Amino acid sequence: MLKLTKRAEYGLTALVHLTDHAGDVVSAREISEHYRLPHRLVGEALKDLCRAGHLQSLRGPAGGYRLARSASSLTVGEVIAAIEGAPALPECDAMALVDLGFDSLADCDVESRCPIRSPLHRIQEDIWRQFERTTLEELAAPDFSLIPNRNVAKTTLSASA
Amino acid sequence: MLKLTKRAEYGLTALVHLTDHAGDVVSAREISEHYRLPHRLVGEALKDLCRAGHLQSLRGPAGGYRLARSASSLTVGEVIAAIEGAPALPECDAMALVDLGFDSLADCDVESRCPIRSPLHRIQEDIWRQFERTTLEELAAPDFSLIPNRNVAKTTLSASA
DNA sequence: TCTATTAGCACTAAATTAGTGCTATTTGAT
DNA sequence: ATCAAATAGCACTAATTTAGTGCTAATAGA
Ligand code: SF4
Ligand code: SF4
Repeated sequence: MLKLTKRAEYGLTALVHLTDHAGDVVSAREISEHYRLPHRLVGEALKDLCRAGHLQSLRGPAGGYRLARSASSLTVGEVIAAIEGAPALPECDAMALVDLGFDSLADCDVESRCPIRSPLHRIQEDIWRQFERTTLEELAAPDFSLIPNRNVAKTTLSASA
Repeated sequence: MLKLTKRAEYGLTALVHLTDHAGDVVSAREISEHYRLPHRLVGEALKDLCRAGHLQSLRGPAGGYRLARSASSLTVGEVIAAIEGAPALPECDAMALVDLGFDSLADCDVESRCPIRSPLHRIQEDIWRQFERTTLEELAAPDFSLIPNRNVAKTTLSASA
């Protein structure tokens, strides 16, 4: 239903936390206890981010993670790619091929034609573009312009009341 | 992994098709055969869109669907909301609450504070905003500016070769 | 040496999604 | 009238995906 995985969610939460405490070494345990998240899953996410070079890890007691790059240069796209693997670019789907008269991908000679005549592709491109241009720094800063829109919180609140 | 459901994909495909043939009455069968999609699932999607008032349906032989509104006023957001149900606005997650010192949603007095201090929320807001401002008309029009970016098709092609 | 950490995988259980089965209703054509 | 082809609605199963944990190894401070 178009949502990120928990791994990605926890990873982003952890990174925002690390952005708030730039320079500090923080363990997966500290983060998971602070936000009351499953310890090991947070660890999995941080490990992935480490492998991708976005975090630096230190082992042993007093070990943990810290940002390997500035929060202003790290994008949400990079984070999600590191954790969920794929840049979310799925196979060419039915509409594009059929509309172009192709029977299979092999028939596609991109240079001259298509331009993504598939709603799915185009939407995922849009989303991904947004991910790639959003930095962690931006993500970490509260955005007060959000409040008046769509009444997110009000809806959530009344539903739970 | 952040993708739309097949239902939504088929619904969007069908709508783009209907946009291309504005005014015509087209049956679910025709669409599914044209794009080689599962007949019944396309039907489910179209039904949802009809219930939401975005399509008009005609029964009986020679029946089918046609747009109930102009393609330029129908947004991707409305389409996805109609098919996948939720406007994808999930519950407030850990980070926002903890950072604000709340123990539960009930403690949140939105007016004065939060502004969505949760990466997940903010990202889903971004995505949704994009959905709400993309019309079907825009979606149906090929966008040649996409080709030079990210080499979508090249990647897909070489992977399948 | 002990303990707390990260690293790496594999595995199970839960949740979600895809697709179909079945029945009813509508409506044009014969 | 009857038939055939379409939508309407919903329940159900199988497949896929995801969440979370188990287990073992390596690292390093006390
Ligand atoms: S306003 Fe912030 S703290 Fe309140 S419910 Fe929404 S996300 Fe949670
Ligand atoms: S360029 Fe278009 S037709 Fe070719 S693989 Fe990509 S989406 Fe499919």
